[in-house]
Amino acid sequence: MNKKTTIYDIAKKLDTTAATVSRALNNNPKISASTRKLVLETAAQMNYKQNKLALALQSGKSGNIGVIVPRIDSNFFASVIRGIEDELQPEGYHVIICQTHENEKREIENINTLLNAQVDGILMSASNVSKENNSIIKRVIEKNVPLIFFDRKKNIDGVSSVTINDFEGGYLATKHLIGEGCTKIAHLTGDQSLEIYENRNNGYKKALQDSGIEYNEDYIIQTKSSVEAGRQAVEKLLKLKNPPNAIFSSSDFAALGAIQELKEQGIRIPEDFCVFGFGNEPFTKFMELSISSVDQSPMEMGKMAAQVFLEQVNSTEKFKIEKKVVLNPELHIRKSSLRHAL
Amino acid sequence: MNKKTTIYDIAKKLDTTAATVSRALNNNPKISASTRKLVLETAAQMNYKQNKLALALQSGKSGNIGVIVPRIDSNFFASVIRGIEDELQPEGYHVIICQTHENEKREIENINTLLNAQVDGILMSASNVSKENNSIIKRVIEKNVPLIFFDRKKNIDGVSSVTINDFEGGYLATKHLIGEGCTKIAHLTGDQSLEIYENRNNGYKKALQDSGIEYNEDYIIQTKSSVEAGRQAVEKLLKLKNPPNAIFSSSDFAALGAIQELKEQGIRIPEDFCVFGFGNEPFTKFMELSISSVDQSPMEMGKMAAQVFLEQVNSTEKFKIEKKVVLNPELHIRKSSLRHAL
DNA sequence: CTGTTAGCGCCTTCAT
DNA sequence: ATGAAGGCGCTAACAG
Repeated sequence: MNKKTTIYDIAKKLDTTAATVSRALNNNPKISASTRKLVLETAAQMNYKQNKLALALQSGKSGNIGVIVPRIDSNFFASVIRGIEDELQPEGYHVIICQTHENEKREIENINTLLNAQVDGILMSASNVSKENNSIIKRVIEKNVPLIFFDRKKNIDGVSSVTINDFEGGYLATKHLIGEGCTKIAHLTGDQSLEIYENRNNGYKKALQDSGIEYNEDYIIQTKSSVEAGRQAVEKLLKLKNPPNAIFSSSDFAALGAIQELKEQGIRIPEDFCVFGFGNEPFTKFMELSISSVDQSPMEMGKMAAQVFLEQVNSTEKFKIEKKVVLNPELHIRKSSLRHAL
Repeated sequence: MNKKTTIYDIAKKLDTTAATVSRALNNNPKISASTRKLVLETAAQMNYKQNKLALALQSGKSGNIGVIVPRIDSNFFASVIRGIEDELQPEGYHVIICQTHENEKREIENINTLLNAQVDGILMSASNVSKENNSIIKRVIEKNVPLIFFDRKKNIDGVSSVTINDFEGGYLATKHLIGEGCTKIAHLTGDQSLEIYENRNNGYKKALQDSGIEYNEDYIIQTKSSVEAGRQAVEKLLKLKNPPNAIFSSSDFAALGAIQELKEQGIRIPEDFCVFGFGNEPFTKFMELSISSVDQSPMEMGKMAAQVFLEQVNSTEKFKIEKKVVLNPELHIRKSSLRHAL
């Protein structure tokens, strides 16, 4: 097993010193063109490759950035990560992914191991927002490691974030339903400790209010983001003395479940009942009865998060940059909510 | 910005030496219980965290493994990566992801930067199989970096791989179609330089042969894995003087496109025409007309690949281990191909 | 321009 | 059981 060739090896061969070789390799101006050429040639010939680890230790920058997500096998997070990787790879960064599986302990562990691995930055979608792990967040900030939240953020001073305007998404979707003539609109929401669901919920409320529709507590159902949960929510809703005639769901999966259940109950969509989802999962547009949904442009989100990181790390400013990017959601209106022609 | 505390800092504070601290921290037996306790305590108190970079440089192991995929925002690859990360994270490894976007140059670049970053292993799904980058593969092998292919492998001596039995998948799907009474079965295949498509194609052929059905060259259409490509394929097929009455598609997306086109042409599924896909993408089971598909158990594949890597890296054997794991595909039979009750 | 020296933080002989 | 020294591979500071 032939050992790696180092700059010392090539220095020895050229009867010079490692410093000179290093300079030649790094386009340092303080070196003659001739020796540079010589070094470059023999380096190539000896098949020299820089050991990034040594560079990392010496410079304190590993060239790695950590990305923490609840899970990677979801279209949304995978797309965000794609955006991040596409943007950071050309800049010479490697992307390390960590999954929390919505487990706060894992989240803390992940941050710790990333810090110990000397990552140059952390981009994360927080699994939850309990106070507890704010101490770990503090550690990140103290170590001066750029931290950027995406999608699920925590409100912390000095920490940048890239999110979509969930409020606006909820507002527009609900407004659309109202425009289609829906008068009794239910809302499937998620974990209220997460801002994103709270904001979508608030957008929904505001839309009702702006249209003079009374807010009905019974129409708000908290569900998991799953098909089954959507079905169960509809079961509950249809049992009300005054059942709704539309649903704005914070999850595409729940929206799908809702549609399945509605159909089984013989309710026609969109004639009798409209459904609007959130997330624009691929399947929403593939369905025969395609599902209207709010697009979150996840890839854009990833790219933006990466750019914010790059700005931050390349900044020469003494003070910290805090940047809050808010992307606009986009309505994809499809059959499940479309009564009138567009 | 408070600098990190090192073992020297804590050595100084305890009026001892870094070596002792190191020993205490690493459960080295050659140290007294008392000093160990003392070191551990003050380490905790000074909030010491090991710098993995230094360890990596000195040990030659970075604790990172690289995963190379065509793209991450596909359910299949995302699921494989999930499996890998779930398996490797408990072992203390970090997973670096690289996308090639099916670009061979990117693939080579990725391998090179991963090697320079001193990854402890590379798991990859090859974007293609041209001879050209076998030299880079050779470099990986020479450097003794464990290399494991998954899904899209190259046949190289001494290199392990985890794949599914694509031949069997193609065979079973086709057999099923025949069992449903389909007599003229077309096949949508992919890039023939990739073994996976070749194998699925061969399984298809064998199934026909075993059932005494003649192979018809006109029924083989090479398509990209996209909805649009599937539609176009159907257009072509229906123009034949003797059009088929079933399709086995190597791609779920092409299968979906095929179904859309067939429906538009007024052809009833599954009564007049059966369709079978490959990949078991989430949407296949969500459709109202659910699509039959071959499941590749991607998460299992990722877990297996990770395990093979661990075996390899933990092995004390002098000789290289070459392990070829082949997972069994599983048929998910749904409406698009189900005429008889199960 | 080039060589010398030193250090990034850690571990591991080799002495003691 | 502990200390001293050296090295992983590289770059930066300081001399010449």
